[in-house]
Amino acid sequence: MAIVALYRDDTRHPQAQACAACEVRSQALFGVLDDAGLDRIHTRIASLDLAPDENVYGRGDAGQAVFTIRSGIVRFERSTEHGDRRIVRLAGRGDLIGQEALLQRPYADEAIACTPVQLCRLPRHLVDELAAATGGLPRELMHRWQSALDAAESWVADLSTGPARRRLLRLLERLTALTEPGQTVWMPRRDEIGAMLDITVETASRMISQLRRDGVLALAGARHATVDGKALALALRADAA
Amino acid sequence: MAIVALYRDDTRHPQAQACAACEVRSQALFGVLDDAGLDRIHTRIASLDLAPDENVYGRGDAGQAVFTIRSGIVRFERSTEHGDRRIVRLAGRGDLIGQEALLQRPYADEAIACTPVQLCRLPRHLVDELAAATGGLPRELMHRWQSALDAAESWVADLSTGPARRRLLRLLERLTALTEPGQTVWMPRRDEIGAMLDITVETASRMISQLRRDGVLALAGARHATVDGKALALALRADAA
DNA sequence: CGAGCCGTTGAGGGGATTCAAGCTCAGTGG
DNA sequence: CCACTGAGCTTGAATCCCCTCAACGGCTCG
Repeated sequence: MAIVALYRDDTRHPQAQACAACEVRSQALFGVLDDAGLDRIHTRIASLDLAPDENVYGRGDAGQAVFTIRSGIVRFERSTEHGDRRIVRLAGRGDLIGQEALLQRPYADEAIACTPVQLCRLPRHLVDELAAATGGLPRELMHRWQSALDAAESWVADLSTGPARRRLLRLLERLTALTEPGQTVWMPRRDEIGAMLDITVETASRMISQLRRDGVLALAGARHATVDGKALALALRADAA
Repeated sequence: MAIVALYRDDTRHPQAQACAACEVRSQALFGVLDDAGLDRIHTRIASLDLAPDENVYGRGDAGQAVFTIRSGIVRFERSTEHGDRRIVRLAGRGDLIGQEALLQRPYADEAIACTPVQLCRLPRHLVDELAAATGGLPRELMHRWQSALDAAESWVADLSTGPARRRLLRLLERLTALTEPGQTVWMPRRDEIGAMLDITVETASRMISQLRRDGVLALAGARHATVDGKALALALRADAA
């Protein structure tokens, strides 16, 4: 894990410039802050780069920071006492993760990079100070929480319901939604798909092979694929009947 | 649905007395308010009583209020386009539900009474005013959101993972946790169990019969049962192996 | 008392798992 | 350079768990 201090004092607030230029700022937590507000938060935000399968934090860790995802995909997983794990949610560009740290609670899940991931690390105290100073931040935080809740509930309804094929189709929908337009879709390892959908690696592999034959999916190198949106929608409709 | 105005002005703030005497106040949203704070919120909180299968609100409704559960169990469900529904979470005594209304978002799920339910209805504007006036309330709200998120994620990990028998055992764990000590456990209809665990009514029935034979469970009248905690824990341990 | 809802149980079939073998491919060391 | 190795992916065959279809009993209620 590489940690880089983004913001320094060597010129007049270049840090604010950096944040102002940040490509996810409008959708990120501090979108509500004006440029003056950005001045105050320099030198305390760190940028991290994680490789796939590196973890952002672990369940139970006493967290001191929340994170904004600048790029990449992060998974949240929980494992039972007996070693079997289950992925309960995904997060992507613009999402805020680890919010429970703001409440001085330990992190609720393992958060692990799926793809190469770029994060901004925001110390808890910084967010506390900003929340006290600015009116809009608590409301923005509540929006984040609600979004996470919605994602978790729809994970139950969409990805934990029905036969394996339908679950996989819905997963593909989500993965394409997490992808920048024009990019190839990130394709999880088969055992990751298993942990997302509660199926075995063999079933995951079989379903993917089937979708390839159906023209929904075309593998494109390791861990990537292209998805035919029309065929996907069609398959979902046919499948539900 | 019966709506009763709890608080009237005929004597000196009996409303505050009622809230002060409320049995869930310490765990409820306004536990952070002092008695003086309670004075301000009279006449605007309504008490509702719902019968089983009455719904608190519907998905997509433009909500104007949040609710505190004083007693009973509420389920949250989502249904796909094609009529099949899935229960994604339960809430019980002391829980706050419908929080998305505070963000002026439509309700994310159907919220439906499982048992007879007693609610307090808190208008959005009231919560807004209190949040502006008192320091602790936003933080308390964030705690509520985090609890809901945790419940939704563990619903994936516990109740949507593994074979039917294990899911049912874990559901029984939760149902006993939602029950006041000394009370009998609420037993959902078989089709509700199906919607919670993504199994059919027949499978649910078979599993329950099996657990009865195993001494984990004893039905006690319509929609109620007693659960042998030790046998349940034992069954869960044996089952995981 | 018949109708309908809810729960239970059985028989049969199907989808997912389990067990097993072979494949590709990247990394390693002879 | 290339066999060797192991991880990840795929496919097949057999088994099993759960679903589907069906019938029946208890219960409430019009």
